[in-house]
Amino acid sequence: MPLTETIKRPSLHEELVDRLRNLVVEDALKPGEKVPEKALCESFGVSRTPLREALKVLASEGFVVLQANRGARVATVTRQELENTFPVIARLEQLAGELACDHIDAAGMAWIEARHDAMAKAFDARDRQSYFQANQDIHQALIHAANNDILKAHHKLLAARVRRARFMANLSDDRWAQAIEEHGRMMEALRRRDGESLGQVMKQHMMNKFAAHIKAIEDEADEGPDK
Amino acid sequence: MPLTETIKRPSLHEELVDRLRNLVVEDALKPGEKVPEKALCESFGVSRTPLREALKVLASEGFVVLQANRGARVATVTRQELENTFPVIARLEQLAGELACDHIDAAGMAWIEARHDAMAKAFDARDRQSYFQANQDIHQALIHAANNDILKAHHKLLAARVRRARFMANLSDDRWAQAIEEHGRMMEALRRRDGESLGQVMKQHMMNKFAAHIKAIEDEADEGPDK
DNA sequence: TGACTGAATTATGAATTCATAATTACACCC
DNA sequence: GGGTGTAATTATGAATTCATAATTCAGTCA
Repeated sequence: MPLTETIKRPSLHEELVDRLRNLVVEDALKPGEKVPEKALCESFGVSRTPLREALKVLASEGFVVLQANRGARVATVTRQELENTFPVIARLEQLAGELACDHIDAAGMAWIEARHDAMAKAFDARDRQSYFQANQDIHQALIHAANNDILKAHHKLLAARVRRARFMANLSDDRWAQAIEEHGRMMEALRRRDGESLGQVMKQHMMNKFAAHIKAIEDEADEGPDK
Repeated sequence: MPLTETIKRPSLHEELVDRLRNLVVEDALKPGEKVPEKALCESFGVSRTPLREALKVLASEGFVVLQANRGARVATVTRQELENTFPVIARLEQLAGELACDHIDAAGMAWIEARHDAMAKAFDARDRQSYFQANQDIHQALIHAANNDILKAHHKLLAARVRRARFMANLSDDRWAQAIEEHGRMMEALRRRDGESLGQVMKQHMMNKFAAHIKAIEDEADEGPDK
């Protein structure tokens, strides 16, 4: 084992990949829009080379699509894509649940318990913002506890694809209560270190979330597009 | 639906990503080696810009690692990484098996049956080359039949990480026979369109393959490194 | 008036150039 | 002779430049 950690200096393009991905995930760059190369260069204060390198990476991650000689556009997440993505995420979460039970340590357990409490409080207060944060923390902590970097990396990419800011709004009270209940079952299984159960619940939890998203999208479509 | 397909002209860097990834997967560029930027530029007849763009993409895919101001090195696949990767692949294959049973069509079924026969013949003749080709065709066909592009893309990346040419040699007769037997069970399940079973078998098949790889690596290590 | 043609403008992909960090080579000191 | 410090060389990251493809817009003709 090495005596010293190798120093990490985030290179320019790496930083840009993260920043740009955030712009997409946070919905600052809307799906279908063309990525304004020039404007972003100025706004970030870099030249086109590193920015374009970053775009190539984002394209391979699926956040933008490159059109030959016509630049990059923010990828649109189609219904088909959602339907393809969720089952994959669900399986990864299932695996994460199983592994987490094998590998989680006391500190990780304490953190999850704390965030679980915070989530419950946020639910009681109907505080969506806090709820989503705590919820995300828990899922991330479980993924982290699985102690599998490959799993983590792929999960992160897929989760980012699906997590668009606007989904935050689409949470019915029914689904919210159901989600809380599922999280309760997750905690039970985790406390028992019952990986099999935790995996099952997490998988199902994700698929239910999926169904809720689809329903929200369809309701929205029924109301008619607003512009 | 569009009358004409959009013309696909693989942009320079896209082509390079594929070519370079192949060099890594085919073991032409050995793990740990630094990627010779200049030499590759000359060999491909391109300038550094597109090549470096390609390296950034390969880095995000995990095939090379970038070191700030010290260029790129071919990623070494550590034992830890193998141990992390296989369970993830196994889950993806499990999902693929389930979905394939739902979605496979007659043509896909026929192709797999044909390749399965070819694989059996290759086994009888102890023709490793043909066996591996048929085996890979079957797995790819099942992934394809699952009809899920997200699943397919992530599986492709992970499979490439693990598939290093030299693994071809490390197939004991015992494991080979076991693999054939597992493939037989896969075909049975597929013919019955029993997704649950096919998924289970495929998952187990992958984990057994994993165990065989690990064993081969350990045997190799016991014999001592040869240089 | 509307559609088509073609020149002008713009944006993109790739090559080249430039500044700087890292590596190597070498002299000097202990 | 081994080790340290410094200069020369090399390689890398990023900016700039250049050629070309795409788009826009004006002018022409039906």
